[in-house]
Amino acid sequence: MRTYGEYCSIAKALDVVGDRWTLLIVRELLIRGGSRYTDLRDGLPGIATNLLSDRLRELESAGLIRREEAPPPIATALFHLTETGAELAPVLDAFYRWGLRYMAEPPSGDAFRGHWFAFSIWSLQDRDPDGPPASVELRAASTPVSVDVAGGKVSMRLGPALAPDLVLSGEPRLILGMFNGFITAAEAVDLGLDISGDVDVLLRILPEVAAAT
Amino acid sequence: MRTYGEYCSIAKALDVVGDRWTLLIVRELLIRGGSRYTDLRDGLPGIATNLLSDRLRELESAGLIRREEAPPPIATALFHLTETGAELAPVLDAFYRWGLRYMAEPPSGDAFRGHWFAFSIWSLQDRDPDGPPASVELRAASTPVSVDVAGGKVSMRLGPALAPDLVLSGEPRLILGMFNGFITAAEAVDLGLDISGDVDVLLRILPEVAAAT
DNA sequence: CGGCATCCTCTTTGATACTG
DNA sequence: CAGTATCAAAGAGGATGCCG
Repeated sequence: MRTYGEYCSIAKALDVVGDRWTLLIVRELLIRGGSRYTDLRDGLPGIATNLLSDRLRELESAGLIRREEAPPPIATALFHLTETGAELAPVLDAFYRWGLRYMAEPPSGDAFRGHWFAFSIWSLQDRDPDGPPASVELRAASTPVSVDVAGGKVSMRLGPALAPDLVLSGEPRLILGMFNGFITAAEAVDLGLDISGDVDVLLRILPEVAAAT
Repeated sequence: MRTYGEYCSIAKALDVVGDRWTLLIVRELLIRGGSRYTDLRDGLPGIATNLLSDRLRELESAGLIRREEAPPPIATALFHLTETGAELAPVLDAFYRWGLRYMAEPPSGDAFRGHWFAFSIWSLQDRDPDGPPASVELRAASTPVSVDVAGGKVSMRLGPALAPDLVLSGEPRLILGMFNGFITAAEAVDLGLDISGDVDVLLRILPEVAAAT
């Protein structure tokens, strides 16, 4: 990206991460942690492969990511965020919150990946910190993700849960709407969300407005 | 901007404001409030005039700004942020904080405008809320800005102060460095900042680390 | 298969000139 | 003042080829 040539902190930030795709690459690395090239490509549907490699090189020379040649068992290099790169989290979080307003209408032909639930999940809290650990599986995309609830915290991992106490399956917007307090769990079920297992685990992590019966 | 086609809040936000110059236009409107076309052009050195008019039209149709034909005394239309547009403030603030790391090196040929101090000023606080109102003028660009300190709050206006208690003049990076606690007031003076007037007003608003003697 | 590099086309940007 | 018109240059997108 051509520099704006302005002595302004915002313009300087945009000089570094204002290019198309750049912040979405950071999103992927924040959610996934160390990632292979093909993981990134899969998490960025629509990116041209040459652009991905261009951006990775630019991000590396800007000091936002680090390329690590993995030891022999793994045949491939992993891309990691540096400290500087990871400090973009508040920027992505602000975008996430502002962009929620555009998530209401059902996606028409939009791509979806289960791990994109991450920012929603990071804003949840376990309202029963002394309760037993619990596990939830979300099935809204071809690849499920699992949510761990324990000790007041809610976290996310890629892939299916081993022994989920609760499984949610249905449209992404229903799960998202519930997690963000736009619709209640009951409304989500009416609209087609399938909930099977221990519903209390769900009520434990939903914002109060969405947990209302 | 071509849509990313992803059902992800961050991607949706970037669909709307990810284009080059767009967020800087929002910056100008956040700082200045209602602005004329030429005010915007002056606050965005380097923008091509056709791009500014393109972006303004796009932002209007996206519902982020409103064009108001001003009543007869003013001969021209004013551009305002809508509620949706103003809610981008946390995004700009996050960029502002992240971008500060690139403000340390002295600008080489970068343009500067006094009102770009706004985000720094908004993060200051008046540490003597019961003290008398005070006024500071900053002269670091061709057009000065004035800072009002009163009742625990620090605010900024465009243009010179009427009867400043204190005047700071010198390089933008010295004022910025002080306001952000990277250098002390004493160090800023050593490095060439000129302080004239009531220094106590300065110590009242600087972060504690920068106010150390 | 992972990780690019190349080639080509199309769109966006930037610089400048011009107009109501 | 507040834009529109024009045109060259840069960047994005898509297809394909290469190499360990």
